[in-house]
Amino acid sequence: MAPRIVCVAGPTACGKTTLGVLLAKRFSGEVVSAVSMQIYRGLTIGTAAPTEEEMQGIPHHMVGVAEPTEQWSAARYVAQAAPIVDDILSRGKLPIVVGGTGLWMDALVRGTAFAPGQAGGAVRRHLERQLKEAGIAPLLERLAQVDPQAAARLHPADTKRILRALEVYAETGETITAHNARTRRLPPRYDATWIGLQFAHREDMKALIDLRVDKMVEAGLLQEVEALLRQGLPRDATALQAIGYKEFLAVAEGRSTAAQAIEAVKLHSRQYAKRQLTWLRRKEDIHWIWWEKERDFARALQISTQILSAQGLG
RNA sequence: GCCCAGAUAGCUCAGUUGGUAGAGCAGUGGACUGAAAAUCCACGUGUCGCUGGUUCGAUUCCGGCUCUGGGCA
Repeated sequence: MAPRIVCVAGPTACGKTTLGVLLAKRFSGEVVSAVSMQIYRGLTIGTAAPTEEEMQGIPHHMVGVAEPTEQWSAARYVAQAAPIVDDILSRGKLPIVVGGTGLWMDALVRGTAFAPGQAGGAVRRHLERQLKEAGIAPLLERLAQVDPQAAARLHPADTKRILRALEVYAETGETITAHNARTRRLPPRYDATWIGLQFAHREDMKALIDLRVDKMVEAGLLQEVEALLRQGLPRDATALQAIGYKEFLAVAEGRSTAAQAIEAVKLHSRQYAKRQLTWLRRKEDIHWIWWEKERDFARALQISTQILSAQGLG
């Protein structure tokens, strides 16, 4: 029987951090963040990383654990986070995975064994060079020969995944289709109870996102970006793909005004939230808590306590 | 007051040598197994400003009106 854990998921600005802490207090738990951009040190304001005050003394893991110059991945995250979850369990505490990065959460819960190969690796760089020189057609043709299912499944414009599929085959001799099928059959590493937070009306979510972005700017998002640049963070660092940072990088470099950046951050945030929802909606075992206009954490705590108690937790 | 240019999808605009119209963005839905706050896919009916006229037929041509820019007084 896989160990029991809790996952708190939902789109950006829906209150995951707050509920996570409330649950940790109620169920004697510790929080494990599953937010791809919160792992980088120095990305605090723009990623809404939990502050000391918000943590309320509850231990938080996987926040600010990497240098912003590093390039992390779902695989690397699982490798580091899973032992932490196990350690929390071994101490008799409840791991509460709080996150907005669907792939990372799923990978942690399932204990996904990713196939070798990575961005920046020799094989990938080689493939990227071929793509640049000859286009996607010959690469897609090659994939069709070794892994026709993947070739059929992937859209020709989805170069990132086509390269990855070829990379996996080159690295392991196993196709990504076979690898995925095999790993999907493995039992999940943890038995997770999923709680999802979501606004009943999209416009309420938008309003809250807008408000939060304004607060981030007031809190010094631009200064945070400038500090990162002073540290010598390269422009192509993964950390600078983060929403809020890429837009204010343009401000720091004089390519855009603050007003333009603010609008862009708001836009990109709600588009991101939509993608997060798309990821989560296909989960049939998620318990949704719906916000009406305002976020009512007392009610959310009550509902989730019922759910978790019914599962034999607490 | 006069002159000029506009008025078409939520926004910015294209277009129809007269046969009721289409891009980008936004939006919505979806995908996702080592960059995932990334990447990729699908979805386009709107009194073509209002009102007369010409015409078999007007969003398109002509007149008037309204509004918005700009210019001249």
